[in-house]
Amino acid sequence: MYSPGDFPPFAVTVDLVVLTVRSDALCALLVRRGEAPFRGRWALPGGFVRIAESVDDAAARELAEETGVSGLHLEQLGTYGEPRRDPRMRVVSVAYLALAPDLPVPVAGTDAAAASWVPVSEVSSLAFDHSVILGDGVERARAKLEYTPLGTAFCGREFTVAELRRVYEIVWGVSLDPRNFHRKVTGAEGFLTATGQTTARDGGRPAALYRRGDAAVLHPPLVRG
Amino acid sequence: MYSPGDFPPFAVTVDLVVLTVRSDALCALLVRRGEAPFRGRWALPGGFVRIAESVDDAAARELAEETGVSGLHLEQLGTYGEPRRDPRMRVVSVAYLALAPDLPVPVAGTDAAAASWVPVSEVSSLAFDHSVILGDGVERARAKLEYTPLGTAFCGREFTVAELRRVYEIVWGVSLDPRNFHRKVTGAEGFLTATGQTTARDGGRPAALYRRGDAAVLHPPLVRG
DNA sequence: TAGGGTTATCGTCAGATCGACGAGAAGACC
DNA sequence: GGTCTTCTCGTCGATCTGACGATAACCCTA
Repeated sequence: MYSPGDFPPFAVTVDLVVLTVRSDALCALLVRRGEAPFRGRWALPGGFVRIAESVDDAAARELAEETGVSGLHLEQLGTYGEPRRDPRMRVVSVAYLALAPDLPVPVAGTDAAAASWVPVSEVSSLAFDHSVILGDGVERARAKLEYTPLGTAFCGREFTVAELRRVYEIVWGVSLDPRNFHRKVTGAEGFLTATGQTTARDGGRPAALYRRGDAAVLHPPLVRG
Repeated sequence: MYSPGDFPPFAVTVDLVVLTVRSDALCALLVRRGEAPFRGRWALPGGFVRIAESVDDAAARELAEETGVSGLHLEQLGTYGEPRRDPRMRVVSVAYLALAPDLPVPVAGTDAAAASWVPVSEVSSLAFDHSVILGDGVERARAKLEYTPLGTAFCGREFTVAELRRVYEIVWGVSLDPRNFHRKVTGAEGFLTATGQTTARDGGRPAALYRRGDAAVLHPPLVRG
């Protein structure tokens, strides 16, 4: 037993939940399928893992192919392996979560008909079990904002406290007190590093610019609601 | 493209990190391998996913086969898919974490030479990448105790606050103040439900018996150290 | 039966933290 | 200059935390 050729053959794919915040909404990167099954339906970007690459590398490769950007935060979300999730064959898919700043319009991938950012509140019935995966990804992202500094992944390299607060408000769907948010965010060890610069925004007083700090977890965590 | 027969074939397995607390140590369920490669080395229990079962079902099946117990808490830990992690063929393994009460000595599995509980502090160099997986599992378990009521999964159906505290102390490797622990644990909404009964233990005052509550997350969370 | 040992449970108290909100700072615009 | 906007710093009471005293309820021994 337990020798090559003596095991059930599976196809292994990666699926990507790529989230960003743009125009006051949490958006996911979706592609429109050009092939059967689910032809014409929205789906998560993804593809087969190659025989000589690691699963993590496959996710990074697909992400770069779909967004044209590399170096984004990318973490494993979970693995989905129901027997009938793909009607053609037995596929096990490893899902990844990526948080991106407001990127330019995604490049139309090589094999995907069209790619675009869709507000997650308007997404309905994706191909395969991708609706479930997307839901899990959004939930994970919401939880991550509480106890990690990953909200900064939605912002550019330099950002203001108000921009970061806007990210939290949109992802969590709540409104936060600007003064308390400012106090907690600047008080959490290693969350932000000041650049010394300020923005000249229209309207009010210029805001200080920050970069992401080097902390991996937040002490104390930010709380929702 | 994208048709059966036109994709790289993978073997898909599940690996189990089964943890328990016994004799003042956090222990993992390990099996000694009876076949090459890594013959004679300790490894995590696990096995191939069958072609007609879901990955989650495969994990539950293997867990029942190895421990003789079903109904334990079982959650996906992560997927490990480096190309060379198995020297014979391309294997992608989905790891699961299970938290168990102090079970009787595990049954020697059908295909594993021997199975036993090993304190995680004494584990060294498991087969394949199982040391990494075990480390991830222990870290996940430690984090889960903070914000979920899953510490109760290490206890029996009814338990005292002191028994639960002992679990936390052993898993986290710290010592906790009994009075503050009691206050926080009984104060957290839905963590514990009193049975009204008490134990007749040797020594001190009898302790109240509790069962696991119905909360999924802890408010407020318990903090380490 | 009294006293000591042990463990469980409740209280107290100072310091830290949180949410709600006032107030000043620093710009744009009229 | 006056007014608007947004950013940033402070204040205050309620709440929570950790350290630790005190009491309760058992067992054991003399």
